[in-house]
Amino acid sequence: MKEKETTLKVIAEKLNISITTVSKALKNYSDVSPTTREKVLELARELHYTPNSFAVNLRTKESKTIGLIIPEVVHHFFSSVINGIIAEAEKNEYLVIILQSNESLELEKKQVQLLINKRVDGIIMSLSNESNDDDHIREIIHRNIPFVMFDKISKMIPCSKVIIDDQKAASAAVEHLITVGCKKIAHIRGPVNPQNAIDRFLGYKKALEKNNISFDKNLVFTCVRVSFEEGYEFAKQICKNHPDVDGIFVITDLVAVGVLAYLNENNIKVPEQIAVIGFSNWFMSQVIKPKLSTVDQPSYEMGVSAFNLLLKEIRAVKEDKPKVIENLILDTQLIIRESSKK
Amino acid sequence: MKEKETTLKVIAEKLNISITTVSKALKNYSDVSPTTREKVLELARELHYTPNSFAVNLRTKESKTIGLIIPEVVHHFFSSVINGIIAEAEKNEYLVIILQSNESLELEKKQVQLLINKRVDGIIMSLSNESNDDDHIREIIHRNIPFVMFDKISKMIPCSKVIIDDQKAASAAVEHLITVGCKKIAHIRGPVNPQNAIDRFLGYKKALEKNNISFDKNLVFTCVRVSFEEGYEFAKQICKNHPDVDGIFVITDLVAVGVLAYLNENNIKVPEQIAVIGFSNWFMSQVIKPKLSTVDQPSYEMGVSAFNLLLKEIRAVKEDKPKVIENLILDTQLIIRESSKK
DNA sequence: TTTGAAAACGAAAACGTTTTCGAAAGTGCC
DNA sequence: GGCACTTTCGAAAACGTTTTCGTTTTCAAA
Repeated sequence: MKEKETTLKVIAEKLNISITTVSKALKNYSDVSPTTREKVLELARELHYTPNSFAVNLRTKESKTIGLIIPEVVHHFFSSVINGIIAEAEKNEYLVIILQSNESLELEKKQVQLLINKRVDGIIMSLSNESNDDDHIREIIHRNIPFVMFDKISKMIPCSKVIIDDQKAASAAVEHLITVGCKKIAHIRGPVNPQNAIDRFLGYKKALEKNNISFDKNLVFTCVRVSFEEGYEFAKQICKNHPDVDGIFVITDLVAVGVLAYLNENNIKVPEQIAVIGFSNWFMSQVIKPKLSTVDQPSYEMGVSAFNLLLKEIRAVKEDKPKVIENLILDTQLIIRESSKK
Repeated sequence: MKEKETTLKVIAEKLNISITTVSKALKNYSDVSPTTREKVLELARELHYTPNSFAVNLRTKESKTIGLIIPEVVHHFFSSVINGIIAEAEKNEYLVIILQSNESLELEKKQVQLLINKRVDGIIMSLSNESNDDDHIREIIHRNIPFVMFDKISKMIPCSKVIIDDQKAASAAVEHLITVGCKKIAHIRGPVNPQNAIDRFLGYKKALEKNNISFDKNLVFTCVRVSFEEGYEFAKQICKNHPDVDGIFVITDLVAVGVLAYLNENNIKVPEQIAVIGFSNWFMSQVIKPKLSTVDQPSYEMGVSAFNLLLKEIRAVKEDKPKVIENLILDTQLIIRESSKK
């Protein structure tokens, strides 16, 4: 009792008209009489006709689908960005295919290839920690596929980007620590590769210089996995080896929470003995004790903007117009809570 | 200088052979001579040929893409499930389109329609709090589209499901509270609709009955948004109106963290005065003070299993075999931490 | 009735692939 | 040289849609 799929052909045959006319009627072409249009629309409704998107894709050469590659889904920041992207995409009738690079360059390459083969209309991406300026990214550009990077970007790639001013935001965070009286500030930084880890580090350094605090490279600790455990561990090292540290600027809230956990367990008073400030404004940071000071990153808006930039490019490419490269720098906000109020 | 796309036709013309032979050579058909096959493969590599997936989709009637609808992306449990699904999908060369219903029935309906029109090969779904046994779900079944539900399911829909035994797990959690000496146990439950909120409530009730503790409906508090704030608020109500409550079983960790926040702020000792147990084993629950007891839900595995069930169905449908409905019940684990050790 | 323009329709090509089936060419054997 | 295979190839249909462009029909004005 296999039901036959409703196609234009089926409708055409039932009404004894041509496929062409059926198609036109459904797409509101002007050269079909009101009478036939009505008949077509009614029968289409009755038979639950939906255009075969495979055929439409082939014919129009677009799939109304974009690809998104991010390092990690289970992450407050990234899942918020995803949220923004798919919400905005849906508004514009686009669907989103999500891939997770797991911070692996190899996987990332495979996934870019997958998306290219899939012929998505565009790609949004945040780089894995391992990758930087690589061939797979260049191929996207070379193929003239609309492409937007956000957050973890490569400065070398000529494409639209949505970022924050990491250096400035980090500087502000560290200056805040200085303002509340910190004299010796440690920095738990992100991995070596990612641009934003570099920039936050540079911001840290700049704030010290500006306030005539000498930079000590022994006070910089580099995360590899960017985890709670690393925060805990580095906090321990700091307390053991640098008892005079009175402030810590941490690459991201999750790690900062690890720092707080160690300090709490060892009865080191925050912020009295050591002030702590994180980055990203993770939901959890206002829930723990003491509430964590941090830098708010507009993650949802980042997703929205990234999609809109991509949409612009998609439209430009479609009309064979030259590609416009836009760099969007979103505002961040210093959020001062208990962990840095002296 | 628009480059021409490499198609079978282009390769065929350059080699002066037919499209058919090119296609066969690339797909390892046996009726093409080693010599021509080599020539084809080489040229294909040289021209970076990749099959046009739009055409392949149309021809083969499948897209190697599945759809996933979940209530919320920014949520530890769901993002872990997503993680499992896309990882397993990628292994099997499937891509995943993700949509977020935002707990809205209306959006959910639209999205199901979107996926059906997109002609995805299958759909995985977790229901929004508003929906239950509705037409849009039935249409998926009716159209014979491979379909798997997980976590928030509807018992009425005949399809494969991946769940945990919420009732049993909840019972175990509450019995644990009883074991450590709680005599009057409150329950902060989830919304009215979702099956798992119902089941956890039933588990709570059953544990009380089994231990001859009378059920008091005034000790049950119903979340609407399932938020941190609600936990905080209900904890306040419990302390004000039911000072003799000595244990709380909470629908999920996020809400339980809200409960702990209120109790901490008001110097109510956990677990000495009130023991608390949550659900889901959110990462954060082992980081706060006191560490939260909870029920571990194998979220990643849920994603993996859901995809594999779906794959089974996809294959069955493709071979016109009868659909097998499978119900997978994954194991949970009681995790006892500080918040319930008396 | 003829004419001309406007309205309504349809044939056909195109998108790029897969697959069936028949034809051609090659091989070995008597 | 004829026969029976096997190997290798290609024509063509099919998937379902969109769109161009030419044809037919209608109908008012002359």
